[in-house]
Amino acid sequence: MGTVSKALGLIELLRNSDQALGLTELARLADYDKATTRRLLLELAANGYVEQEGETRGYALGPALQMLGRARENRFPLNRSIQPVVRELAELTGETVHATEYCAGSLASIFTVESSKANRVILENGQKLPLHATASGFAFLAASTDTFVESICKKQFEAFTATTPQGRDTLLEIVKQTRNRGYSISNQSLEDGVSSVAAAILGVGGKPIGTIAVAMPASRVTPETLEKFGTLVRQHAQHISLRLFGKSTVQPFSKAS
Amino acid sequence: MGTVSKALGLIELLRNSDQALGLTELARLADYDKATTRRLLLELAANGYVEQEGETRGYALGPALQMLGRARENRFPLNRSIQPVVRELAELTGETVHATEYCAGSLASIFTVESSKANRVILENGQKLPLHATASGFAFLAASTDTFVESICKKQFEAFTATTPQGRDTLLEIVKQTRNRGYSISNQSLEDGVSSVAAAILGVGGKPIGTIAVAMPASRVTPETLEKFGTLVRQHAQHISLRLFGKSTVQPFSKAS
DNA sequence: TTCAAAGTTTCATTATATGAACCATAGGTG
DNA sequence: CACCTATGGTTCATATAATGAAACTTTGAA
Repeated sequence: MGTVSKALGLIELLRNSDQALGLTELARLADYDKATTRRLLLELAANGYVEQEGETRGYALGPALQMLGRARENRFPLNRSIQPVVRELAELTGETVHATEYCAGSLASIFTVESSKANRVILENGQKLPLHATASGFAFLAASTDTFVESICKKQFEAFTATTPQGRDTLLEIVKQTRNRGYSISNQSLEDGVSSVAAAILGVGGKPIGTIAVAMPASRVTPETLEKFGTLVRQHAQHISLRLFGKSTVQPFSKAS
Repeated sequence: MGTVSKALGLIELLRNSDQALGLTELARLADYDKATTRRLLLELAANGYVEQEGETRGYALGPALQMLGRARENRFPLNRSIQPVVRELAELTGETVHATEYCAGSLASIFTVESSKANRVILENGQKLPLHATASGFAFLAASTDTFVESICKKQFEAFTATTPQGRDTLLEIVKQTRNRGYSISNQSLEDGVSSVAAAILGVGGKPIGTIAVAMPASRVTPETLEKFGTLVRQHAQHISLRLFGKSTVQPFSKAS
């Protein structure tokens, strides 16, 4: 593994921790040597990617990340485009609605509006959603090239529940159905008791960049709500794609690969 | 230089560019070999820190940066705490007000409210402000330890205008005056025609983490406005420090119950 | 004061990054 | 259309930078 990825692995550990981590602990978690860990941290700190708390000497995410995040948002205003649409969809459905963005092999939740119902689905921002086990994942794959779908099929199908798709054929069938339907359906494939519908957000050239999804307790699901919410989520995803990239976006699911 | 810093240098180049950059151009700008540049970019891309545009093959900042920026903001809600205060200060002064955060050796502008006057100071977000040549820098140094101030004195005093402080003694005198006064004053030390007053935002243990500053055309400056705005900027900076860290500005906050 | 755990430094060893030269492809030009 | 050039991408012997075991220092709790 390259040195750069090792360093970025430390950042990932810090991201997943809710407090500053000490050198020894970080080295243990990452399974690097203490000296190596320290050198990497110092180099990251010199660039502002991590910072060391004065008192505890623990390391935490640094200010440079906020700057860079802002810079990216300026050039690629995902949040600004997505938020109003997600809110509207949450209004219309009364369920928890969230947006995800593709990042390094999985979908990461970037914005959520929770349902106001007492029995609701709760999601944490930044959470990683596997492509093979969520409505968002299905929708993303359905909007991807066959080559990409195949590359995912070659990976491990971690089983989260009894209904998590297992194996290439199952997943391909789901992708096919999703393409026909125009939106994806997940029946408790990641977590028991949670069902979702989702649709992909398309970027330049029709390439998917993320998704929006409606998640609800399985107890409230009926074929009618699935179809109603599915249609809504598809329309809203399309709306975001247009807002983001204007007319340059190709229509959903028109694949010339 | 370490490999990690080289990779992060590429990210910095992408941050300063308003469009995607090609491999060759990036290699030229960074002065690395093409093969090296490519390997670094691929590794960064695998982690989502940069992404390659499908069409032009150019590289741009990646989605991981937004995730990480959000993660940092969650744990360290600088923006949320600062923005209302900066807005209020802009109201009160009628001038351009901005906040900076210390990041890897200099202060970076993170939030700005522009004056509504026709003749106003304009700042770009993310812009780096040198510690030795801005009101923000003076305020930050004044709130820092003498050790830190000395370490800055050892560096190059790049001259931006005729009044940019030159040499250790000049800077130390400014720091001393700033400490007595409670806020800093810059008289066109970075750019001709622009004067500023600033005060530091303090974090845990009284350690400065950034500043807020009021910037105005030198033509509007009088001793009275300087004193009025200086007092205001000091009070508002203090207010942010309290909002951020409550009473525990002297104590570590990570162990909070 | 003592002890254990965490942080820090060192340096011989090893693995990894490097870059000159190469190939492949695309777009522009006479 | 053939040619040229600029760019992205690849290879591999070499040089350089990363590694980690061990020694040392600091910290903080008992």
